[in-house]
Amino acid sequence: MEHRPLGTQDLICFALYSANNAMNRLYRPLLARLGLTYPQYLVLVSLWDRDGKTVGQLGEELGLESNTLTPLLKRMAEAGLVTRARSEADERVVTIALTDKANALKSEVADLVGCVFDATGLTLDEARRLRDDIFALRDAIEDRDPRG
Amino acid sequence: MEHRPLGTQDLICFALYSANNAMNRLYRPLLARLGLTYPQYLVLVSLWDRDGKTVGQLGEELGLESNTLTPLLKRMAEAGLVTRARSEADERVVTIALTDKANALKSEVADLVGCVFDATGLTLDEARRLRDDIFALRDAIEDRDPRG
DNA sequence: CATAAATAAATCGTGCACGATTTGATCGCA
DNA sequence: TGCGATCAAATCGTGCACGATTTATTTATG
Repeated sequence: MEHRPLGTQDLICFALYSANNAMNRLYRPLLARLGLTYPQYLVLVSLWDRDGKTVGQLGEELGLESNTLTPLLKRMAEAGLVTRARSEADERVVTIALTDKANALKSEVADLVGCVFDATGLTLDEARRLRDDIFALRDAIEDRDPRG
Repeated sequence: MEHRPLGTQDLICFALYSANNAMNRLYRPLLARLGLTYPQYLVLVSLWDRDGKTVGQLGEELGLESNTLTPLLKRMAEAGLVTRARSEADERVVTIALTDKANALKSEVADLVGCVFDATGLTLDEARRLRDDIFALRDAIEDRDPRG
């Protein structure tokens, strides 16, 4: 078993890292024109699917915790994109809802998704397969603690 | 052509984003025991392959610029992992070299790579293919400016 | 009912990434 | 030789991610 010294180009983690950075560089200027950052865009996509999620539910879906989401959502609220309200039933819970301003962005953002898909140069089937392989990788390494 | 409202789970960019976050969560505690962050680990891997790269060369390989690398390398220098020296031939250029302390980490880090590979649950061939598909995606979207 | 445990969100500090700009050295060209 | 263009790195401000902790509310248990 050969053990050639590994370089960055050999690592699947570096592939993810650099592809994710490249994706951000692609999205950033397009989203900036709409006054959005990439994680804020993900929050909108999530809430367009179903509005009125709690901070915890958003975190569950996006893989983030309140230490990231709370300040992010505060910025979005300040920008007039969402409202933040304590639940009446359970005062610990904060519910996030879209504003009209956020809903008005929906079509522009839909354009953007197609635009990014075109940039990948993949067929629809190829993109689906790669997406699902990457999700499977994520699920495999999640909640692992190898020799923690 | 159906246009079902898209959710986060449909987006290849979200697959990358969440898989990259998961990978970081896997690496973070393991690297923290060595006093490293993930980008710092990438710098070490790059320099173990060939020592004495300039800031620009590191940036070329890792897809980062001096605004990210300079403070990162300063922290690594403060931690005694690298040295930073202005080139004599060209005073604009800063050369980064590994210290003995950094070289001493090599074997521990090699263990870590195998450990992370195990966590993926992939065969070697599967991992190689996925890695190269992700690199290909990165290369496709890099330096694109769709309707910039 | 009291109070300890559990839970949801918020707070705090650190280290990236990156756009924009600045600093300082080198190059090109009249 | 002079001097503007170019180039490498550094600086600055913003917004994530995240570990660790705190605050406030609800639930569970004696």
